[in-house]
Amino acid sequence: MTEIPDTYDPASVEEKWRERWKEMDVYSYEGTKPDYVVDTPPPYPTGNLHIGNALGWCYMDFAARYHRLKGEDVLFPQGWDCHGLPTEVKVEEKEGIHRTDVPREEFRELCIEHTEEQIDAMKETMHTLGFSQDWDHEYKTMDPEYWGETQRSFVRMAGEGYVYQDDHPVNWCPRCETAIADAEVETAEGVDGTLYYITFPGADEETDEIEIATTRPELLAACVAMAVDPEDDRYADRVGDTFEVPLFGQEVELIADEQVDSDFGTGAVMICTFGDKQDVDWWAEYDLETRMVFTEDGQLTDAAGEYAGLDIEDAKEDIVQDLHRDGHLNRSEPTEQNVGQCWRCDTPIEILSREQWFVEVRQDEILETARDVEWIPEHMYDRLEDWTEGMEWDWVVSRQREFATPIPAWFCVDCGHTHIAEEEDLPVVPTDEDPVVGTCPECGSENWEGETDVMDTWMDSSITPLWVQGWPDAEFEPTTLREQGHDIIRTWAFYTILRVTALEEEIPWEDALINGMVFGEDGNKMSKSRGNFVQPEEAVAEYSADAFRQAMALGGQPGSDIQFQWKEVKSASRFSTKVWNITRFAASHLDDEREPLAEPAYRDVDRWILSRCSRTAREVGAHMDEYRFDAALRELREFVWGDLADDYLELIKGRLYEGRPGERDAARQALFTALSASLRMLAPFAPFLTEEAWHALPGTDGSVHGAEWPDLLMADEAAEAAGALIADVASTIRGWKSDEGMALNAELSKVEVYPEETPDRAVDTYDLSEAVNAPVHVRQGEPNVELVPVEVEPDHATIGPEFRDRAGEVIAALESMDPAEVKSQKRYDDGIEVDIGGEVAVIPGEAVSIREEHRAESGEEVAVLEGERATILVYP
RNA sequence: GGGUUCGUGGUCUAGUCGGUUAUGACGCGGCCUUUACAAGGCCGAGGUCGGCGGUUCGAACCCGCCCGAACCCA
Repeated sequence: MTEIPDTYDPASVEEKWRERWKEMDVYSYEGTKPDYVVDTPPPYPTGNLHIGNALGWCYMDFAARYHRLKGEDVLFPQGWDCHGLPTEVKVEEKEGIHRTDVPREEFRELCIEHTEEQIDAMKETMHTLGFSQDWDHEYKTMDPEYWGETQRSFVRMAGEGYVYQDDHPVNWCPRCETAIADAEVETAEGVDGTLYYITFPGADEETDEIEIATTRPELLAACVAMAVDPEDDRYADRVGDTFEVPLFGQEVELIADEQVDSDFGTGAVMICTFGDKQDVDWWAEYDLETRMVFTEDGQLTDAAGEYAGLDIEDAKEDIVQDLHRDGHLNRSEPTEQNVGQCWRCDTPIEILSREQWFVEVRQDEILETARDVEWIPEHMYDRLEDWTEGMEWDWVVSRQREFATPIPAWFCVDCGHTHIAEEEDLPVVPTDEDPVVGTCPECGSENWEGETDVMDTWMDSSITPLWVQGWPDAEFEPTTLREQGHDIIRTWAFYTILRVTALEEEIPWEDALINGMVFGEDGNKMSKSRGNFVQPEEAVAEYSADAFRQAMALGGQPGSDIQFQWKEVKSASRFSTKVWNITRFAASHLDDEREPLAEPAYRDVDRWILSRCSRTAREVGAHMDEYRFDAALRELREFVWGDLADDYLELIKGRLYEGRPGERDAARQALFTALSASLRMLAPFAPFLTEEAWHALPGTDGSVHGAEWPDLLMADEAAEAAGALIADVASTIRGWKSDEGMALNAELSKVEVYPEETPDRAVDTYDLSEAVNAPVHVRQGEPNVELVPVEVEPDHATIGPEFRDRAGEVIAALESMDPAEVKSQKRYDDGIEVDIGGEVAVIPGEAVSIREEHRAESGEEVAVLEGERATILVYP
């Protein structure tokens, strides 16, 4: 009755809806108090939304769309975490400048311009994939309205005593020329290096020389002590001796500390300012001298004497040569070492001491909050706990860069007083303007120097839950969902929990859904060099966005790593075709004028599909509530493909084509109800297809994405049993006809059905009869054909607990008995006698079932089929 | 070195309050134009549930050890 295109063309359909949705504004949130708030992690604008991002956004989109269908007010904003080093580096490359070549403000403008371009590219991919963010709630951390709030959070935390300045050693990237946090240091394993054995002469005549091993001779100038393990017999009587550092001449003392690994090198090590964190600990513990030998850009300082001004690597070479020349270098050997590197540029980090701003890490407070968050999967909490408990240093939040939120502070040139901005004066750029306070409260001077340091980008991105909830004007309420990868638990999740706890004493989100990584088809991490790299757009072009989304959902349960599989995308696109064809069929039997019937004359199969449908809606909903998108979609697919398409559609064709009006209309109504419910349930996964189908289906209204999650109260157990029986018989006969080489609509003279379980009421065979094209009779009892007991099937669950350790023998004995004999004994109430090793055990009849096969008498014109739920006699 | 997760037909994957025949998809082989759909339908082959040991009447599932993989940390 209603004609719609007979093929589904995803490319044009998806393009059409992308445009229309923009106009329709279906996803914008306009209420005052949302029920479901996504704290979308703002991505760094790299310009490329990769497949790993896409997985996370799919999860968020499934959840957002599902909750909208449930009638909740959903706020799904999109932010961008703009500040940071990579952009600065990119702009320097692009413009052929160093950031100090142009005024600060100009450089910042160039960065903003570049970032906007990158954001546009990523947004494009988001639109392509059909994500339903509310673009009215877009934000960028580089906008003053946003970074002003970052400054506010800083000011408030300073007021609460979380923020302090200190001259503490920090991780330093000599290439980026900035301090970085622990979380930004990555350890490269098994890096080839050289271990040098160097002799330190005694400081005086009486003291013998000592040999140490080090991979970093360039740090000799920074050497302030030496250490051995107190248990090490080799050095037992030498602790306290003083030695002279070769080439540099300073005198250092040998101390004993159990942290020394006596198996490494000679068992004696040098302590420098600073080779690694261990040196920092010793330096603090033994109150050692400070000899900084590296500059902020990775050269040696004047403290390194004649080597001053050399790069670290060059200095190392020269020093090794000179040690050799002077006879201090005994030998060297290749070694493998772990090297801390800057996570952005892979440059080996150094540890430098320079005045920095820190935020206190209060571990107990953080973990207390973290425990109140629902982690999905649960074990992801452990990651956060491990990281938090392992924190040794506070969070260094100052960076010596430019494209970032300025630290709102000034220093009084005359007395050194530090002044932090007042909240009402934000946002503020201290390098451009003096503080509103005017004169220094300590000394009255008007001579201010603005802080040039800026904030760690995590300071911006760790207040997103506050931002999306309208902080600070609105009272803060935790957001509902944070979705992110497990690789950034130690950063994003950690910092956000720290900050929201400090600022609001609240959990940032109720649920933290953690996604796994997406691997290539070969099971390895995706990389361009491996050739297993897939862009989401490629999958969209080859199949469709809907198919890609479904593949992401089915790849595995959220939390586990998933492997990108083209075959999953392909199979999803087949399902899309299936759904389209079902819709096309339904549309051809429905029209817009159809009035819903108040009391439809439903047959059993109608009641069956409606009952199955309401059960499916309940179960799929439960999976969605638990973020089990894989299970939800799988269950839904089975219903749509198996029950609705394969069975129900086939069963009602008779009524739809040739039924009397009342019966036909009941089938139409049930078909519409089940299909429209299916489309709505599928909408979160395949938004384009379902929207197109929804509009093609007569009797629907508006957008499927503005519709409601099906809440059918049509559970009907008797109908489900009857329907299951009917579907089983229909499908068994369909299979048999196929085997026999018969046309599926071939006429049969008669079909007799003998159900295994007697139905509660008469089974309605009308549709079945149409589907198999034969008169169908449901009989009770046993069919009038030979019934041969072929196997004894003991019920382990009954016999096990009853006979305990004799169960094995009982089961073995039963299985070896003549099935006919067991069957005859089973007729009587006093059980079955089983001979087990001379003893006789009596088995209750219900603990054993007999598998029997029906066999047609030879020469008889009847086929006996065993379905799942019935024995079927077919008279051709 | 420590921690977490994982190991199920050729490939990917579901399943474990312990119970009869282990799920689905893709791939493979065969058959079939049937009025939604050949981008389909039907049928079939293919599994020591990583290995060993333990608990139990009974283990893919619980426990221990081992092997292997991934990730996080040192």
